[in-house]
Amino acid sequence: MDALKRKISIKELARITGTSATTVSFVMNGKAEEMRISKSVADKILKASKQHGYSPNPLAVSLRTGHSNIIMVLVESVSGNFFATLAKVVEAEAEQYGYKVMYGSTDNNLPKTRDMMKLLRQMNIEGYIVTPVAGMQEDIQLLQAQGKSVVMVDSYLDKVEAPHVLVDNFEGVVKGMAHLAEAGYSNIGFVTSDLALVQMAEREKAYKKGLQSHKLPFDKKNVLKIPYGISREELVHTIASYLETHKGLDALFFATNYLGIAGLEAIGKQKIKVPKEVAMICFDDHEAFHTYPGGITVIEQPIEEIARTSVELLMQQLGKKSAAASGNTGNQKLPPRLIVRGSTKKPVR
Amino acid sequence: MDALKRKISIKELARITGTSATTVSFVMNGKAEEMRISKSVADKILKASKQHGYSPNPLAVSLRTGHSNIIMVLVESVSGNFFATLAKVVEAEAEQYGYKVMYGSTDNNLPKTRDMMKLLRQMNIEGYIVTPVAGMQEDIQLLQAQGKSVVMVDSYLDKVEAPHVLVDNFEGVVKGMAHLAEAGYSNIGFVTSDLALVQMAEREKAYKKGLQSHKLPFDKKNVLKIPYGISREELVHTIASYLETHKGLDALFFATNYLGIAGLEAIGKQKIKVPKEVAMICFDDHEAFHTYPGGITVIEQPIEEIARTSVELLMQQLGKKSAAASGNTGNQKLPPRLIVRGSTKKPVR
DNA sequence: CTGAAAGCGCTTACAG
DNA sequence: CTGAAAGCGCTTACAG
Repeated sequence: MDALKRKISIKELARITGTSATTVSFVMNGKAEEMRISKSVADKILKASKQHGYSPNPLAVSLRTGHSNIIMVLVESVSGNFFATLAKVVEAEAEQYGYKVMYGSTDNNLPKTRDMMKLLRQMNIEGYIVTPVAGMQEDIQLLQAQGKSVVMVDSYLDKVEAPHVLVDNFEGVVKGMAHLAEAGYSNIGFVTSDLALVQMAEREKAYKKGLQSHKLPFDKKNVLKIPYGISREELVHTIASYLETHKGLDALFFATNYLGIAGLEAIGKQKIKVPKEVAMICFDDHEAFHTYPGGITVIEQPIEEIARTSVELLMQQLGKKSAAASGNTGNQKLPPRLIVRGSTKKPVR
Repeated sequence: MDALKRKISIKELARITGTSATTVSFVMNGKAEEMRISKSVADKILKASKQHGYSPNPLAVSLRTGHSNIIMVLVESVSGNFFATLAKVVEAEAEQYGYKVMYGSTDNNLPKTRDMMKLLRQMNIEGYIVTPVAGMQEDIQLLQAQGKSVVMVDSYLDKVEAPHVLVDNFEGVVKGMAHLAEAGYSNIGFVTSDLALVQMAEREKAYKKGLQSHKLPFDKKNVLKIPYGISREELVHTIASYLETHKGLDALFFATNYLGIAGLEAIGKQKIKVPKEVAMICFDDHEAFHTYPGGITVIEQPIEEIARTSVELLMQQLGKKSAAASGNTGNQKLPPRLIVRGSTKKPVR
């Protein structure tokens, strides 16, 4: 413990062992054999490095080599289940390649994101897993121009030439709609956000497609498009008013989980019974959806697989893994999973 | 955009402007006046730096100065509301002092944490906000021995001499118990974890104290202590069995939110009605607790204030803020708040 | 008012 | 088999 207290440099260790910085560096980097360092010298150095708690200063290494062995996960928000699961798996996977993981959040705030990325860019962080937000194109391109590897998850930007991996949003909603239709629901409302992201557009398109497939009429009035970024209260209130004025609906499809959660609150406020008075299904799972009595039916994203795949794609770019070995060479659309719970079980009468 | 593509060094900028690295450095660091650089030279450099997108390489700065202007939030888990809220506020506060924030998770995994901290230690990260886990004493002390500032949140380690800020756990449970007793509940079970953390011990102590204060008998059998780290299924199953064998209880106190959530699932499984058959209260709020029909009564932690205070304490240590200015000089116990929802409202008959 | 030089801690040709 | 030297991009006494 005591020996560890002072951070010791390569020079000092060289002096201590009666060798040179060069030799120490070779040994510490496992190049002893390659460089034909005698076993006795190598052992001496290794032992001394243990004893004095020496390890190379990553700052200096990075400055010198241009590498950091760090990848960055940059998400819209570090709250929520998506990030939590993503982070956990990315970390585990990256570790196998000898990479550390750091996190940052963009909070859909462009100036702040820019600021952060400027910092990161120069920290020699080699790879990025990003949930892109509109307006980030340039920033990502800048990263790439500087030789950094980027993979987009959850969404993607058309103008950015980086592989993306996300759930098949269209298929997810189609599956959900089929489930509702088969369960006998015919008046299905759709609650979504006005955020201009591909996945949201896909989900809405699939909603219409779903209605059409099951010969149900589309009525624009049944789509509630909520402004992004409004407060929680406003959100709940907006949904509650919608419920109030759309009593004819027998099922609700929420396009993403934060909307579904607010929806549940609104439903509670209006004293509406699920599924007796209205059925409900939501894109993205959440804890609240399986604690709710009877459970809420959801379309689950394969987050683990998204994480695994994105690390794989990143490592390919970094040359740590051949495309052949993994079979993944580009964009990935992963299948969603329908989890049926009580909220879409039409009560028998 | 184009100009930004190549990262340019101080040397190059000096050449471009016909000055020296020294002068550029002074200007870039706002020391132009202090160093009596002529206005014309300073302007020329500033303009050129804009044009070429120059900013000092933080790696090199850090290596040279030993500073990074980065603080690190190291939490047990990046999932969950506690982290999400903490992170957001810490970021906002730290920004005011010119600090960036990075995140890491320990996942209650000591070797992994050690590994990560070793990396961080040498990245010249100046301050740490940590949710400590047992066994981290040495690591934190090591950090401090190297001159890093540390603040513990959510919990603390007795042997570590760093300020900590957390909710008053004892008071929180006492408040909750009083609420239950006043609402007429007399047979109160307590579900907690076997994790050896101060806050857990406090909560359990307060449970006993609460019973005593209200002249309710303490029965060891009513305390369910769940092994930390068991799977979700086991968790739900364990609670379900407990419910099965403790039908006499009229109220349940969950010591932390992940237990409460599992509890809700178990309750659903057993088809028990809340609050009709059993009342429920939980330490720590969670989304699932206000979406549950009627809502679940909770003891809420003042997370924002915890975040704000911890940054303040950290900045004091870093000499960025005087203790006098903030009035906080050491450990802080912040008051919890009781939020009464439907789960503890005894149905009138 | 401005610049040359040392040094932060490393790695890597190069030389022997 | 091993070491001296250059250089990554900065900052900061020191000198003039």
